[in-house]
Amino acid sequence: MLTEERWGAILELVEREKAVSVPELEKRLGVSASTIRRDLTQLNSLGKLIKVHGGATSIGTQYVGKDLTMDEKYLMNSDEKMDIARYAAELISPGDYVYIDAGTTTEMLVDCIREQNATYITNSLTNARKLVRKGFKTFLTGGEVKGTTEAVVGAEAAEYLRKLHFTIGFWGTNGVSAEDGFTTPDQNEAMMKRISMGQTTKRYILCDRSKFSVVSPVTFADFEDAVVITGKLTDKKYKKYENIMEVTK
Amino acid sequence: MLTEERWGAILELVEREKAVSVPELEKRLGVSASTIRRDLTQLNSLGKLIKVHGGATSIGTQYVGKDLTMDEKYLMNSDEKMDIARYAAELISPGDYVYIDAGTTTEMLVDCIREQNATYITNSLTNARKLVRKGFKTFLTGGEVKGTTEAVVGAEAAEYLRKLHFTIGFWGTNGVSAEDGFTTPDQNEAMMKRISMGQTTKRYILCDRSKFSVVSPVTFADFEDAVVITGKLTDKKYKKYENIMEVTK
DNA sequence: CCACACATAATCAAATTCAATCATTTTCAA
DNA sequence: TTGAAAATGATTGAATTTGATTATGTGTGG
Repeated sequence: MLTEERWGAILELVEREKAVSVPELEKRLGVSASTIRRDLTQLNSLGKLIKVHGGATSIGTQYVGKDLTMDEKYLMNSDEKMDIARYAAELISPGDYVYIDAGTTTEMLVDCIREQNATYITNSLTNARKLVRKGFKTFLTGGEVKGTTEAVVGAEAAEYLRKLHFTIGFWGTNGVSAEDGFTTPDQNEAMMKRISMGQTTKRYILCDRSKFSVVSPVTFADFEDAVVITGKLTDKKYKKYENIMEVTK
Repeated sequence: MLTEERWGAILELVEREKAVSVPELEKRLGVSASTIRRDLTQLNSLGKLIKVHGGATSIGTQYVGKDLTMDEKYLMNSDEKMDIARYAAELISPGDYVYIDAGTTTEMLVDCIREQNATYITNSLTNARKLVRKGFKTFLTGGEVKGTTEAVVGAEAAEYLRKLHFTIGFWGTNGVSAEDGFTTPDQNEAMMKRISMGQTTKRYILCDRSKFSVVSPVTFADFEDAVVITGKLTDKKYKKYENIMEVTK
């Protein structure tokens, strides 16, 4: 496993769980504690996470100490994902019926949303909480809650979705490729994405550059089915497509 | 569990309950009193909460009074609620289909649940999160999320419930009276409670002594419709009823 | 006033975590 | 292929955290 890859995995876990211990990372990534510690030290000095005794916590999750406003967080993490999220949030108009997928990128999107006069529907517990705390009209799909991502998936959720229609929607993805479309590792999540996209008029996929030319096991949509919002494109191959929006801050 | 995580949990509890005792934190977080005391001392000096004899209070409540006496704390009923929750958790058997209502008492119940071989259904985002983090099979009702309680209510949620049947269920209440039954202030929440109780075989209402002889605007069930689990009964009037279980620790 | 239960801070031993170090393996370029 | 640089995993002693214990302090109810 490449170091970069491992760092990505660590950050993903820290973002999702808000806090992870060294032994946990050790088991999930299959490397020694020494390596994990070194990774955490480096990621900490890069400002990507906060190293604490026993493990690490995510930047946003300052349990103690002053809580950071969104802008401060933005400054700390002048991250590609955050630029994408900010841009996407502006696409929401008054009166919209907005579907928001589960995932870390869409979570950032939720943080950036300011449109009060829209209705929000999501299958993510985290996103629903954030939305309702911001005072937005929020709906959650019903069904089985999946442990790892804290999102609702499965037959009931699918049935619930089929009754709704959205004017605009935002999804995350694990891989994007012109040939295989948008892909994700989990069958159930793929189903949720596929159905919700089917019910939506304006479809946007949020993804950072690292997802390009990656193919995960399950395809949930074809490449032409949505507009891709991403940071600076590094792969020339994708320059020619019209449904890619490059956010340049 | 990381120290930071524990601090987060403590602060969340203190914020919500306004006052928590050391033994309660001990039980809910599964660490020793020594550790809790150390945590409180540190959080106190960080200015995140006020340490008082017996536990801690939230910052906001500080000006109201000097230290809370144990009586005052008992009035807040956290300890009693905890005892009730622990007792109720033992009622769940393998294979049960368990409905869990939204609310602070049922939240404590969730903290106490140990039965892995059951399926849990709730309309509370908080409870769903907790359940799924404990590794239990968890379902959430779909529908509109209400801001104040972070629970799902409304027509969709009701429709979702109607399709299900539960072997056992637990509800909170704002008032209990032999004449007016179980009552709550909110119309929508009452509807959720009423419907879910209709789909459940064994019905339990969790409530501390302060709820007796209180009547809120909306009745969601008659007094005979459920077994009441409570702490020590102070009101002699209720001694004669057979559907009241007194948990004496 | 006293006795009782409980809460507290201090102390200690055990367990866990840490940074530093070193040998081994891998990577990359000459 | 060879050698230098980087990454990894194991080891070690120091530091931190934790839970139990104990002596002391605080509040309650007779």
